[in-house]
Parts: sequence; C-alpha cells; structure tokens
Amino acid sequence: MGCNGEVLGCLSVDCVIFGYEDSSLKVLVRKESIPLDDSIVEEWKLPGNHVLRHETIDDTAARILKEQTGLGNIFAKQFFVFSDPDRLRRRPQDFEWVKPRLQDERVLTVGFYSLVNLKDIDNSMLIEEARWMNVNEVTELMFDHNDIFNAALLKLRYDLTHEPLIFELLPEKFTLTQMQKVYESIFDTVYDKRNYRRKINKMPYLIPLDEYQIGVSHKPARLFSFDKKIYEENRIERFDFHV
Amino acid sequence: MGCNGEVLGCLSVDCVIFGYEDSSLKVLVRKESIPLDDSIVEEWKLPGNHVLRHETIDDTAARILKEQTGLGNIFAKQFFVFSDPDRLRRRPQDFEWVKPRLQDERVLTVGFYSLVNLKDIDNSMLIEEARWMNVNEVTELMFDHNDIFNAALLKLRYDLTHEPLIFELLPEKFTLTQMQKVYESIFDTVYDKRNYRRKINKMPYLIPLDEYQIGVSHKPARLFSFDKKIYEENRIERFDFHV
DNA sequence: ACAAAAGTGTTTTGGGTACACCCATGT
DNA sequence: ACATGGGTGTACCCAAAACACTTTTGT
Repeated sequence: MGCNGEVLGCLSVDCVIFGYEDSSLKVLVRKESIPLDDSIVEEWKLPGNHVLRHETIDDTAARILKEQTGLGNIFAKQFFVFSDPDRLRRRPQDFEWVKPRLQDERVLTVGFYSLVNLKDIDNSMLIEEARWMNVNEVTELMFDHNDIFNAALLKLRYDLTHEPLIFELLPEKFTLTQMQKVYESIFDTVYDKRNYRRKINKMPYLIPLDEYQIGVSHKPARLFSFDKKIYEENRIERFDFHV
Repeated sequence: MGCNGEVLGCLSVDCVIFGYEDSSLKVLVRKESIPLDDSIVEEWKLPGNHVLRHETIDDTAARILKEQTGLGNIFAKQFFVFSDPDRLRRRPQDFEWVKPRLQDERVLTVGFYSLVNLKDIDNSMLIEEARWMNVNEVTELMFDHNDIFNAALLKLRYDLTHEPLIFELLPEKFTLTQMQKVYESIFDTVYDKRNYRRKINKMPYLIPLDEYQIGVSHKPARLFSFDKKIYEENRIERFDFHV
C-alpha cells in the first residue's frame, strides 16, 4: 500500500471500448451496485483500473481489455489525461463508494479508446456486469466518465478522418459497402456509392481479393483487405486546416 | 512526503516549449550540473515538474512555463503520456542525479507542447540555466527527453496542418509573408506566393486590417489578424485520410 | 536610381459532386 | 420472375499548381 506498493495509487487508465456491429457503434460499460441511502442502485461506468508499478500504461489498457472482453491484441490508443482534482467527486455517492478502494484520494486517469469488431468477439467471454450501449443512448455514468466518453467519441471521429483506423472495426476481409456503412453510421451521414468507390479505389493499400461473398441472395460482393505496409509507405501529411 | 503529501510523486509534466523567431523554430532546454565520476558535466533537459495535489495538469504546465519564461497565458497542450518504467534510467548517471529529488522511483510524465512568439518575450525573464536550441540542432538530452521532444515536434507538425495553431507563433498583427515563412521553416519547404495567398485569402477568419508595416525599406505589407470566433463557427471536419 | 519585398491573374490539370441503369445471385 | 444489393461512367465545377511582372517604399 502507499506510494511504494505494487500499484500507483494516483494514476489509473479508463477505457472507452467501441464496438461496431449491424451499422451501429456501441460502447462497453459495466455495472456497479452502489449503496445510496437505504437502498442499492445500479450505476454504470467505463472499465478502468490502476496502473501497476512495473507496467506501461499500454500494458494497463491491455489488461483491462483482456479482463472485460477476453480478447488480446485489440487496438487501443491513449487520447487524453483527465486531471480535475474533483473528478471522482462529481456526485457524493460515487466518491463514497470508491473511497475504500483507493490508496490515494487524488486519482488522475489516462483515457484510452479501443476498437473491436463485434462480429469477431465471443460475447460469452464478456464479464457478467458488462453491457454494450449504443453510443447515441449512453446514460449518466459515474464520476467524469461521460466527459471521458464524449472526448473519446470526438477523438475517434477526428482520428477516423485522418488515419485508417476504420479497418480495426471491420473483419479482415470486407466489402466496400461494409466499409462505407461504418463511416456512415459513425458520422451519421450518407455517401454516394459511386463517388465513394471512386475515392477509395484510389487508395493503393486497399487490396481487392479474388474472393467474393457467399450465400447472399444477390450478386456477391468482392472482398478487400487493408495492407498496412503499403499505407505506411504512401502516407503523406498535408497542409490543410480547414477554411 | 509520500502519497499523501502536497506533491504527486509518481506523476510529472514535461514541457516542450517551442519558440519562433527569424525564420527558425527553437526549443527551450535547461542546464543541470551532473556529477559523473570525479567531475561535473553539464547536461540538458526539458523543463518539467511534479504535479501538485490540488492542481490540474494544465495548472502544472502553466506553472512550469511561468517559471521558465516569466510568461503567463501561453498556449500549451498535452500530447502524450510517457510511461516506460525505465524512462529515468536510460543512463545511470541521470538516475543517480535525480533519485534524491524523487518521492517515488517510478515517475510517469505527461508531455505538453507550448508555443511562443520569441519577439513577444523578454529574454531577460528567462532563468539563467535556460537556452533556446534550434530544433534541428538538439543535442542529447537527459532521461527520455529526446523521445519527448521528437514526439512533440511530430505532433506539432501534425496539429499545424489541421488546426490554426500557427497564430500562436505570430504576433497579434502579422503580414501574410510572415505567416508563410512560419510554415516554410517548420515544414522545411517553400510555397508559391500567389497560390499561398489565394488559399489563405479564402479563410474567413483571417482579417485584413487597415494597417500597414512602417519603417521598412520596401512597399509596406498589409497587416492581418486571426479571428478565433469566426474560425470556430466555420470549422468543419472532413473525411479525408490520405491516399 | 536602385534594392527589396508587396501584391496581383491566367492557364492547365485533377478531384469533388451529382446523377441512373444493368448485373448476378437466392428464393 | 422477382427482390436484393453489386457494380459502373459522364458532365460540370472548383481547387491546386505552375508561372512573371508591376508597385511602393527607404536609402
């Protein structure tokens, strides 16, 4: 316990785990039972944990992801440090609940966001208390977790427009329509199919495969894969902040 | 001392303070005298400090900036958490020097970068040990500070292409040529004057003033200012990660 | 008068956008 | 045969890029 224990008492990692399935983006939250007055209420929070003395924060995030989803090797990226000294005290009952679990009453947290394709994951590996909430229907969360979630969603949208993160939400092999639908649902918009395809067909790192969908009751679509190496080689930065 | 003191022993902020002047980008480093064997060597590091119990990390960064440059109200932005458990032990002599100053041997640090226009600042306010180093001539720094500096420079270039941070490096009122030269020196390139001006003249938040340079031995240039409010109102995000 | 930087227009090329029909498959 | 999504081309407009001369000031 204390500063020289195995756990760093003043630093945690909270994970905003985004999952995509059936044209909608979801976020993993978990339930806690909180005593309030004489009853017990169920509250939701983001999965998180303290940083251990001998690990990097990426290790911490990987540990949380493994615990919550059973999956290793998931994309995760730190995006912001939340350091409001009163972040655990937004509501008194939250702080009362968490206080006995803390080594230090001041805890800063590093926000990570993480991307998984829900078709890939076996939901039986999810822990009991976890639930996928639609990002448009996120309820009140404990502490400052609504701030963390909102910042993660903004950052995800920002990053998706500048980096090829979308492939973390798609299966290994995907159709162009599947890809288009991910953008459309996350940005809440629609794109013209022909223009969309013309644009992405210019991306040399999108590899058309000699494989097609099977078992669909319409013309089967060609499958594509993403070649990260080709992307890295062709990457350029451009001077263009917006008019 | 320890976990419940006024200082959070396991968390610090390090600042990469960029300064611009005379077409070159500089970074503020400070000197420490380190005993090595029987002599004393001078080593350079980034300015940094621990986070206090009752402040946000932005407060910490502002405190460091005030100490080092004498200036308040400087732009500063967190960009990454450096969490390698051995980050202070890259060289044994660095760790020996810093160890007596630490409350905890494990220190994670939040990297901030900061932007100042060197024409604005009174260098007499700089502390004795500080020096502006040209970003192309940064020498070996203590700990993982070269990693922090390199990450900051990459992030600065990235952010400059997507956000109007350039105005933090310019005086309140500036000419279009001054603005162009900041880009050219940071990105190490040149732009065509007419195309550059056509492009930025389309930015509604760049306000032409009825003021001109004085005392220059050539046609005096018109001065412009940046209107942040107009920028915020016109901001859009675009779907365009690169081909 | 000269030196120094300010300021300005045209042409060509490529990308963005709007828009409608035929194709391959399962039932 | 029909329902379902897959897949394709053209015309217009605007943005990017290449490129050279005149203007205004101080000395």
